[in-house]
Amino acid sequence: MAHPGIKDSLRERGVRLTRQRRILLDLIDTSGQHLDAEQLFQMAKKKDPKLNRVTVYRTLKMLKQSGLVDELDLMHYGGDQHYYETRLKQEHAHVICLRCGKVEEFFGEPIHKLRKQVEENLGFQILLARTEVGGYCSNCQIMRAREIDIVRETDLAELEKAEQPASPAAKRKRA
Amino acid sequence: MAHPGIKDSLRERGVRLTRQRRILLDLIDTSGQHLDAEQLFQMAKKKDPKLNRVTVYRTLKMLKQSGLVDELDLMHYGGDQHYYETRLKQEHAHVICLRCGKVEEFFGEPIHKLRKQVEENLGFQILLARTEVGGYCSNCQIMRAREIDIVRETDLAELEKAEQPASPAAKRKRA
DNA sequence: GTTAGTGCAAACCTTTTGCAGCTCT
DNA sequence: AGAGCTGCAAAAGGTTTGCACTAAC
Repeated sequence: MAHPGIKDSLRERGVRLTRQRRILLDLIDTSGQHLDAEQLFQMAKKKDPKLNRVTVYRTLKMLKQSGLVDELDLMHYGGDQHYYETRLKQEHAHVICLRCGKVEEFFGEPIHKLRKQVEENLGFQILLARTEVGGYCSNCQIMRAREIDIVRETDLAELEKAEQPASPAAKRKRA
Repeated sequence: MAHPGIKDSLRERGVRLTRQRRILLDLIDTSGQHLDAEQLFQMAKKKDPKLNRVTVYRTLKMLKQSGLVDELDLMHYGGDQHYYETRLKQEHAHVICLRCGKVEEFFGEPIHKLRKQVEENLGFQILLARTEVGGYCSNCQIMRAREIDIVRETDLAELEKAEQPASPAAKRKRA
């Protein structure tokens, strides 16, 4: 069961808690991951086979507009879809490995300072903010060095391809 | 004419400088704005009516993978398309007003610190990074207050709608 | 002369919309 | 009871792909 925060917030604002929304809310809130609409849909379908993909999109849109979830792109790793997470935690950056897809979260003082400076220097009223960093995690830096070594020994022409992020297994769509 | 930087970089790597690419490179490099593929296509068509939209996408993809341009989302203001800018300047955040669409760039120490901390604390090799902030610019904060006042005097039910970002004139697509 | 790049048409993926019917409160 | 939601089908927006032809080097 999900933390009651989101549901209470919705109830207070007169949003109806349908069976479908309860399922989706629980999934988003307890997954602890960054799910996209399709993943969410697949998971929700197991609990309610009738639940429609459109309902997922409509629910996400509502939660986003209510400021209850944040929408991420994760540097378009894996495609052009969006990812979602509940807005409970402190503001943080998402650091994504373009080789293995691992997402690390980075909390720290620079994030708060940036926010503060934008508000003060620009007189800006911030509603949402997002920092995403793409590159190679410590493990994949090593793996990539090996890949390139192997390639160098076998076929130099392949080196060009290796310069671009290797296609990770998790990738679902077009290259 | 564009700064020679991008073209030289491509030439050195054996990328062919076709008429179409020259047009697109000049546009991206000299516009000084954040253009999306469609805007770029419309501008390029004026210089070469035969130039195809697909060529715009292919060129942008190549420049992106070469690290010569950065891809932005600008908080999906105006839709789900991407915006592009040359990677000449210092790293900076994009601060976008969700009411009028104005994009301000924010340079500052927190951006560098964040980058450094991610590299050091996570042992991460950064290839690209992006910070986007959405909200209301100083001017639109005032305008919104007025809108809400007017609404309050005329029709309270409308207040709900006003709580969400007003649809700006620049918006091209679906609400 | 090669090989990379282009245009065209068609596909693709993700997300939104219109509408009739269902269901929370 | 009735406004708010859902499901279904269809469309839309943005981007990519296959292939035959063209042009840069």
